[in-house]
Formats: sequence, C-alpha cells, structure tokens
Amino acid sequence: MKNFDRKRQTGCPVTYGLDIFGDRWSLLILRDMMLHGKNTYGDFLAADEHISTNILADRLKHLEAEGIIEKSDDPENGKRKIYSLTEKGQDLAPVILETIRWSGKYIFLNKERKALVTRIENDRDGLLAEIHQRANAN
Amino acid sequence: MKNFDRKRQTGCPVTYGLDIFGDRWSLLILRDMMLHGKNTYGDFLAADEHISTNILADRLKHLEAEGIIEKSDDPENGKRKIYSLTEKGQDLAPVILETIRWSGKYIFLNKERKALVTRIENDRDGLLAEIHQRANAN
DNA sequence: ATATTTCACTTGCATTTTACAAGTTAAAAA
DNA sequence: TTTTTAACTTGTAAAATGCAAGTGAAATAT
Repeated sequence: MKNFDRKRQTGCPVTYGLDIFGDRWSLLILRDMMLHGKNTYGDFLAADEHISTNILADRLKHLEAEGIIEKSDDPENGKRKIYSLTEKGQDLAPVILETIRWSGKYIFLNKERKALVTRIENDRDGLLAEIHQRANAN
Repeated sequence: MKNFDRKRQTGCPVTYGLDIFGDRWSLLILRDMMLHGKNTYGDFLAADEHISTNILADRLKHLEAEGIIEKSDDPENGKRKIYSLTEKGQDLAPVILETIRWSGKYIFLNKERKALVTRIENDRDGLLAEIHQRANAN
C-alpha cells in the first residue's frame, strides 16, 4: 500500500475525492464494475487500458480501504475473489456519468457509447437505479 | 511538459477524461477557477493544498493544450497572466459538482461547503449558469 | 535613473510512483 | 499427481512528484 497515503486534509470535498480516486486507474476500475459488470481481478486486468498487475492490486486494496469496494470469496470457485461496489462506491456513479457526458461532447463515440450518453441525458435516474440494482444483486 | 503525453486511445470517454484531468491537481485548479474566482498563477499557488511551482506550471500548460483553459495577458498589469475557462473547461463543472456532492455525503463539511452541496442539490442549473457567467465575464 | 520587488515561471535533484517482466501461492481441473 | 487458473507479489528501470533555489521581465520605490 504505497499510494495516496498522503492525504491532504483541507476539508475540501474536491480534495477528498481526488485523494481517493484522483489517479489514472481508480475510476476505470469503477467504470468496469458499474457499466460492464466486471467483478474480478482478472476482469479488471483484461481492460483495454492495460493496467499493470501491481498497480491493480494496489488500487483495489486502496478502494477497499476507503470503503468504495468490498472483496469476498466466490462461493462457486475457491480461487476467485469477487469485488463489489459498496453504497459509497455506487454513489460515485454520477461522477463517472458526468465524465462520460463531458467527453461525449468533445470526442467521437461509437454507437453504443453514444447511446449511453443519450441515456445519461434522458434517463439518468433509471440508469442510476440500474447501476445500484446490479451492484446490490448478490 | 512531461506528464500525460501517453494517451490511452481506447475510445472510452472515461479514459479520455482521466487522461486530461485524472491526476491530483488538475481538478483543484479548475475548482479554484470555477468556485473561487481564481485566475492567476499566484492565486493557484496559494491554495491550501500547496501545489509545487513546477507541477502547477506543467498542469496549466497541459490544460491549455487540451483546450480546457486559456492564457492571456492582464491588460492592467503587464507581468501578470490571466487564466480563464474555455467552454470545454466550464463544461467540467458537473464533474466537480458531483464530486463535491459525493464527498458531502461522506465527510464533514463546514457551513459554507454544506450550503454549496445544498445548492448543488436544489439549484444545480442556477449554479451552473453562474459558473458559466462568471467564466465568460471578461 | 537605478534599485528593489513582484509575478510567472524554470532548473536541479532527491524521493515516490508507475510500468513491465517475472515469480509465487493456492485452488481447481486434467 | 501434474497442469492450469486466478490472484496476487517482487524486482527494477523509467517517469512523475515535491522541494528548494534560481531566472527574467515588468512594475514600483528611491
């Protein structure tokens, strides 16, 4: 556990957030959990962005320590661990959705992603509900 | 210009965003511009979080290169430069506001910040309009 | 006119973080 | 009982960060 142990205690809510997920990988892990149903170390490792194994392990440990995700044993496979979003983690969905919406305004998106932006704009609450539902469906 | 030259071109809107502002400082600079009316190098340097001078210079350069902010001469003081938010930069306000709202749910906030969270929840559009107005008031 | 201060940076260097490759451990499947 | 799968850990070079000090140009003071 090497990263982000240096917390900036200024009372600023932006700073608090950045100290937890203000790096190049944490929100991508959460994106995969929220939007792509990923929930194992191997799942996250397989993302297009190619996160390093040690960095992934470190980020998972940190997100867990911050109460954003939880780790549990897979009851159907003893060598597999399952990561899930806590309520605190699920509550980060709006941050991710607004990031997607912002990018959607400035870069080209494929059909699927464009559809997601449309849904963010037209059915935000429904989408959020879906994210929460899936996260709590153990 | 050392940072973030390695862009991950996966077409993912979250990745695009993180490659631009996914670090410990960029969003703090934008926070100061959006919420505290700061607009000079010295202003940003004076933030409670104590950013290093070289890092600040680097981030400003990057944000400018990405079209998030613009740099101009202060007409009233030849040795001062003024940074302002572009439309693309102003459009990041929702990301910052959702981060604030999220943190507000999980940490203690002082009265002023609590009031901001309340306004985010009750007068989001008005707040956004204000941010845009102030940014475009040259 | 000259000296000093202000402002926006740049430079050098030690420390920390990241990325890549390889290795370990335990459980499951062959 | 050997091999494979899954989740990591370890080692190390490269890159980013943080800190202190320095630079250059414009404004202010003397």
